Amino acid sequence: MTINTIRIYNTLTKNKEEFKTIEPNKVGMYLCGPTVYAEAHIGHMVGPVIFDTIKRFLQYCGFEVTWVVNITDVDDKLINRSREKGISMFQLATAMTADYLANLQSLGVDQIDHLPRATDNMDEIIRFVEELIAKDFAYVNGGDVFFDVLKDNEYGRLSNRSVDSQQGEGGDAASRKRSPGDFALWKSAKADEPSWQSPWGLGRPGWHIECSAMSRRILGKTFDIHGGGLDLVFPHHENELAQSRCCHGQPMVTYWLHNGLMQAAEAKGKVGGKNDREENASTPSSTAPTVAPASNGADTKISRSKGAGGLAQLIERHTGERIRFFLLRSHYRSTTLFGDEQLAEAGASLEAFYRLIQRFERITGIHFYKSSDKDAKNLEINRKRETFVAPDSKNEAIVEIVRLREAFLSKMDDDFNTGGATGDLFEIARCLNRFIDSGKLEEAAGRTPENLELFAQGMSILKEMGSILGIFQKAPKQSSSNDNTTELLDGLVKLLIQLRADARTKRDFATSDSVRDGLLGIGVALQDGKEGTTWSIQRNA
RNA sequence: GGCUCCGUAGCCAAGUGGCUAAGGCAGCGGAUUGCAAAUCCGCCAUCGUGGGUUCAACUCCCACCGGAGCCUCCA
Repeated sequence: MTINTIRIYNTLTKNKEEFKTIEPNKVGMYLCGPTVYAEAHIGHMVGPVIFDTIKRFLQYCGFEVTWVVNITDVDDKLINRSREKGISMFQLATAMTADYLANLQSLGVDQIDHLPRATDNMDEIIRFVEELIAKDFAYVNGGDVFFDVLKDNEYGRLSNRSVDSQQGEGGDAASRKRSPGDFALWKSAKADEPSWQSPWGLGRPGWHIECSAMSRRILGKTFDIHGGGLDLVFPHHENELAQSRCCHGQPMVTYWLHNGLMQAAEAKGKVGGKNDREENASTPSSTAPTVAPASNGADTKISRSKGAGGLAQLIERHTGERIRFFLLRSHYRSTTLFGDEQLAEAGASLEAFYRLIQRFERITGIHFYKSSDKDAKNLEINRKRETFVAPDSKNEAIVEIVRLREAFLSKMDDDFNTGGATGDLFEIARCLNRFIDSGKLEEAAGRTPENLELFAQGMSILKEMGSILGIFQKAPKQSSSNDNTTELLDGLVKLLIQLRADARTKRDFATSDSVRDGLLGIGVALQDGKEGTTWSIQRNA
């Protein structure tokens, strides 16, 4: 047995590197979270989903992981947006943070350990700026503090650009800078802007400093993994890196990870991109947004214009798990086209797993998902990579599943190749269906204790792999309504199934088919099996 | 203009200097079924174009074509 090596693509070196932690078996990772000035769109979910998966995988491999996602709750956009809406910046931030967190929950992102807000860390931020001034990497001009990029001879390495090519941010701040590439660490407050007291007067932090300050507070001066969207490489991460390295005289991060950006399938062009205005102007109503904008009139302004708005609606139409699976189907570093069609396709493929799981529960009586019933038998899984014991079986399907498990894991080892790994998941499912069919487990005669045991072992591996990807954790919702109506629905459908069965015994296929077709027409699919008929809701859009 | 990345079947998508180029969706043929659905079996790709390097390239290099991103609002 060889010890697996995890390899990670590092933006800083532009290479895949062997993963080595700073402290043995401990991993600190930081993901740049949202500026909470508008509702989240699907693009905001890429980083959280891949980092959530990375954390699950690293834990599975035996690491102890601390994951931090920051919430930027003070910034120009927040100030402007809250004025438009006539509410306080705090109110806006609170509402949008709640939206963000609800979306994360729907997508099964539940591994975050710390969610620090910029406004809760003012002392730490101010201290950080003071340190940079004391070390002469920053200078004060009026009430503003700027970072002096010329003092940092490594500036530009992450994004591969030279200091003298910097345009610099425009506006009235430009005149107070020493060189155009300098960026604000602290901005003096204009009248009636939210502000905090500082050694330089009333003001607020610049965009990049909060991440340096908060990551240091929670993860230390140097930590293992830092991530965000590809669009954050410059200027955000370049500046963050400069601040922290200059302040501490040691590297900020070992591995820099950047995810690719989402692209709306129909309204081509980056979601929430800076080209929104010009593209909207040049392409009138012909490019309908892929995703309907928020229907709530008051909130319409908040949602982004191009297929980006209404993640909540997207989740309602497609389920969070489907969106998560869609995101994991391709490599996190690639640009991904998304739209209802793409999500529906991901959903269609996911259905096969749900059907297999239903089959399993029906045949074995074991709950695949955790059951609330205390006396129920739940499917147990192996939770740590090194504790896996391959079933001692000559059975072809089981041998193959064990091989596929290895294939799955080695894809994850290679820069978290979730897209490749999902392929193995499908193959595992096929092996299991084949096992059911060839062993005739749909009939009582095939349900020998050995067969049931092997079946459970195979399913356990499927669940184990699913838990790494953060899928198949909960039973998919059959209906969005509450449990009462779900029970009622189940009763009604079963009644119809019984009527149809009676008709079939009488070989009255006209009646039986009309029951089945009628149900299908309203989204209820019937499946005839050896031991009666089952039903499921067609989730496809 | 500077700096990146990408181009694999109808569509989505992994991957590799040489062995059958994963997997999914759709489609087609078969098994199964009263008929379906589901499931299983089978079929469905010379890897953008043109050069070069090499015993050997889809994989490396160059050019071109096409697409995407960054160059101080972006996840």
